[in-house]
Amino acid sequence: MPELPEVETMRRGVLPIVGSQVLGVERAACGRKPIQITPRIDALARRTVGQTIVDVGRIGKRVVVQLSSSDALIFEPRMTGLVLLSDPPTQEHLRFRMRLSGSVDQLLYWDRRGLGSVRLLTAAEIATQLGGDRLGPDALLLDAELMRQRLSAGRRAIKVALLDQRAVAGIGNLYASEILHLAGVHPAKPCNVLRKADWQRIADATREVLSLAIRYEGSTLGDGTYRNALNQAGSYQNHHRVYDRADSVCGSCGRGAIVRVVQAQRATFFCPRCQRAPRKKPAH
DNA sequence: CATATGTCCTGAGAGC
DNA sequence: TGCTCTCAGGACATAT
Repeated sequence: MPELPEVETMRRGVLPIVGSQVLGVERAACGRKPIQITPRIDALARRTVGQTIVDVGRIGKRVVVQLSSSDALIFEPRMTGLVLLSDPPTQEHLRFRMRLSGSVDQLLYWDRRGLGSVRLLTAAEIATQLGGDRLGPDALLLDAELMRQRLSAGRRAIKVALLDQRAVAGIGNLYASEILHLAGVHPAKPCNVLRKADWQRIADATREVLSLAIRYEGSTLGDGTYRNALNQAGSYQNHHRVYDRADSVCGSCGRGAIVRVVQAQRATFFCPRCQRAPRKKPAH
């Protein structure tokens, strides 16, 4: 499930397309229910063919291919999307192809479940749809004070709040558990009871977990879906502290068994020894 | 207004 | 064995 580290790895992997010219775009004929591609492919072609790719950036969990026209192609992988230079895992889930001039001759979008999208947006549309009103600051650029400002007001559990892209952009279900374990904060703690020292540990853990995950090129889980731009698996899954490790011994304390719970319909993993539960109301 | 739930989609795995 | 069912969680729409 591409979160910030996976999307950042995709972004870096496709950087060689910078400087290439767009020769053509097409929907891949995969026989599946078509994914969202906007505008329609003929209009998309009119606005992209002949343009030069000037940069590849990232906004939250989206890859942003910036064109010389100041339009940008936004790839949003959601659950199972991949941005690739070659070698898609299967042909049947290939959704979109952009032919390019130069040594790297194409950019592909592949998506098994097809929940993702490819959209061409103007600079103004990016500002309104992906700007500060809609998306919080990037999780890699946060400091503790900003994080506290963005999150501390609500009563939501910290794990749930970390997934709110309007508050902080880039953290998903997997890394939220990893971050809170490193920070030593119980995932069910309401944001408004956390203290400054907690926010400092959460902010530090966020930077540490995400940058280490980028170094290992993201997490490829058991289903093998996530790959980098060259269709190679990441390896951060070998360094997971808690995610998908229920009943394993916690590597930090060496004693607690990792627990799986469900919060807001999503799995959360934590160590009850290392991450102390919030104080309960006194019983009568 | 803040928070909670439902929806999209496919394939893996469980259970019978 | 082969079927049906549940689950995985991105972002957004709708509900409370």
